[in-house]
Amino acid sequence: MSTGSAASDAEDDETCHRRTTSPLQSTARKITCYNPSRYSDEDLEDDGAEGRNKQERRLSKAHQREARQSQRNAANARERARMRVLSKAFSRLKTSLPWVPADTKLSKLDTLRLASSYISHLRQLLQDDRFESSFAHPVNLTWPFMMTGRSEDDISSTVRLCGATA
DNA sequence: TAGGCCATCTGGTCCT
DNA sequence: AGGACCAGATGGCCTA
Repeated sequence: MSTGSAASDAEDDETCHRRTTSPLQSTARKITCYNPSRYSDEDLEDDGAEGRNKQERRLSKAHQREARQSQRNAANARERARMRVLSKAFSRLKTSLPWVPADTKLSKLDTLRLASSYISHLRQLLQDDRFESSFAHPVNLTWPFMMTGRSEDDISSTVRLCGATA
């Protein structure tokens, strides 16, 4: 799987070529492949002012396409960076969860569920005012663990999560 | 092989 | 206008 550490333009290009297989992406590649230098002298040769105007309009449109594609590439890079930040945040969240071995594979969804469950557990400890036993090992936060759905979207039943979901 | 998960691309929308 | 955010689409990888 591509880890997506595309920081440089070169890397962006490489990523693009590796993954441009869908119709949409091949369309994008077509646009990317525009090369101003492909207009030969013959192309630039014209039969007067009208021809020159045509040629300028064509070049102008090509430049606009190029600019749009350049903006799109920049936006893609920003989006990749943003998603990397998000993934790192998930990783940090995972490492802050106790009773989950560091090498445990945890999907983002599982991480959220487990974090939510852990927060509920801490809140319960505060409410019960039982700080002395706060380091007791909560059975429902072991890994693989049983998670009692308390959130709005996951209330109905006890959810069994297993390592295979990652 | 189907299904889950993920990274990436893309276009739309909102915000500054 | 440009950037951030979001959701949908797509393809690759992995596992049961």
